Amino acid sequence: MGRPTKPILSRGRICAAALAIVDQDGLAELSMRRLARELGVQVSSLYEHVKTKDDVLNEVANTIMEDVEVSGFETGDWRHGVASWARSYRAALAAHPQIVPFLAYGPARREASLRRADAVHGGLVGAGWPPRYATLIGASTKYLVIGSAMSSFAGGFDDDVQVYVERYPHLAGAHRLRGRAGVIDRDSFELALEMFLDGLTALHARVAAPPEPAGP
Amino acid sequence: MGRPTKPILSRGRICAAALAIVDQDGLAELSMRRLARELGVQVSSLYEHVKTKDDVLNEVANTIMEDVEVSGFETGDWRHGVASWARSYRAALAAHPQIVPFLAYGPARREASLRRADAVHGGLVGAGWPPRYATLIGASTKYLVIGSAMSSFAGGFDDDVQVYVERYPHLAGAHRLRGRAGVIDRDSFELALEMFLDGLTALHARVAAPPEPAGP
DNA sequence: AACGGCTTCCGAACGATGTTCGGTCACCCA
DNA sequence: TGGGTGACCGAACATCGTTCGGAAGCCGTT
Repeated sequence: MGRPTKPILSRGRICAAALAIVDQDGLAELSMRRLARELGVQVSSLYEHVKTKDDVLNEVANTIMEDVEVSGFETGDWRHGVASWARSYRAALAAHPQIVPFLAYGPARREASLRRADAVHGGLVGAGWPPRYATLIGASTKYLVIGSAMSSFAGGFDDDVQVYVERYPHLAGAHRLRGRAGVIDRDSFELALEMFLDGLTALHARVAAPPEPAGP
Repeated sequence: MGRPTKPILSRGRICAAALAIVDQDGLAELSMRRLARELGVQVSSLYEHVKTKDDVLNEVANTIMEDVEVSGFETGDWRHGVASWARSYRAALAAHPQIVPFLAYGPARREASLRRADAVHGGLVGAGWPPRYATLIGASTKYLVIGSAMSSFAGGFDDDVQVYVERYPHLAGAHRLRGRAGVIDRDSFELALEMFLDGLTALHARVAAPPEPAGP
């Protein structure tokens, strides 16, 4: 068949199609052959634009991370900065829950993530947190977000809930909330974040450096 | 070759070997063929004792979860109960970091996890927490543990750190702590847990039911 | 205007994976 | 003593990610 008059593929189109498949049918359903079929093309053609399957997934991951906001450190105090970072981080993952298991493999290595980690660290230090605390707070917040995205209630319980309800009395009430799993997810995350920040606020008063004086 | 005089395989031996492989060489290195080779046996023989590869991994996961302790609710107040649960949960995962990505796929569905979720929920309600808060606190704590286990297992930063150090000034100090990554992980988790519990303690005073009166 | 090289897609193949199926033979109970 | 069940083997299947040689449209050069 040879070269087509107008290019069919591009790195962007491939990654977009990959994300669509993952969003719709899950990470396990993404294969290079499926991807090619979806794009009306043969498998080997993909490798002209993309190095490996992992390459595709990494690009998709980076794209998703672009939506994470760290600008809150400029428009408010450190608490507002952390909170808005955490919420937009979680929102970005929640928008594509199926890819989270892949994301979690090495988020720190990703370019976009690193840029944000730097901003967070800087924002915290600027607010008087000792550098070591800044590191810990950044990591802790990430734990919350990743943990929330990974073990979200929504994926936890599936259809055959009845079995458990009978066997574990204390959980019966909790299970009745199924279907509203998304709400529990959000509320749990919010509770964890607020309690964490409450605790940090008290700690900040004890360990933070005094604000920089105005002039020399 | 036919039937051997003494059985070579058993479900237990297979799962133990699987865990050994995963611990030593990672989740990606676990294949049925490798597993068979390690046990001095042919691949198809495994399927006499085990339904699928996922079956093996699930059994391994359950085994690991057995080490999680929820007895803290009987030996102390709710705060002690949550803290000791969270710590033993994290310790169990940290003992086998390579399997965490698999674990995180559906921990709530697992038998052992459910039994513990029930105990935690009961312990919290018994301490006066409204049932809904008990659910949220259980989920939040799990977020912390899973998130901590996930993003620490990933190794976060790897060898070619130099690149990032130059590019992201605020992270330079944080990177110098590499090699002590394990310490940062533990400290971050402890900080998050303590701050979270501090926040909850204040909340408990506002929303908890009064303790049950002694007699009628 | 003809040609040569680069780009882009195709077809077939490779090795590895999870799983299945029919065969073989030792053990144990009748 | 014989037959059935249990435990291992060998070969095969479909699927996966990836590679490689070939075909053919496009563009710049001569």
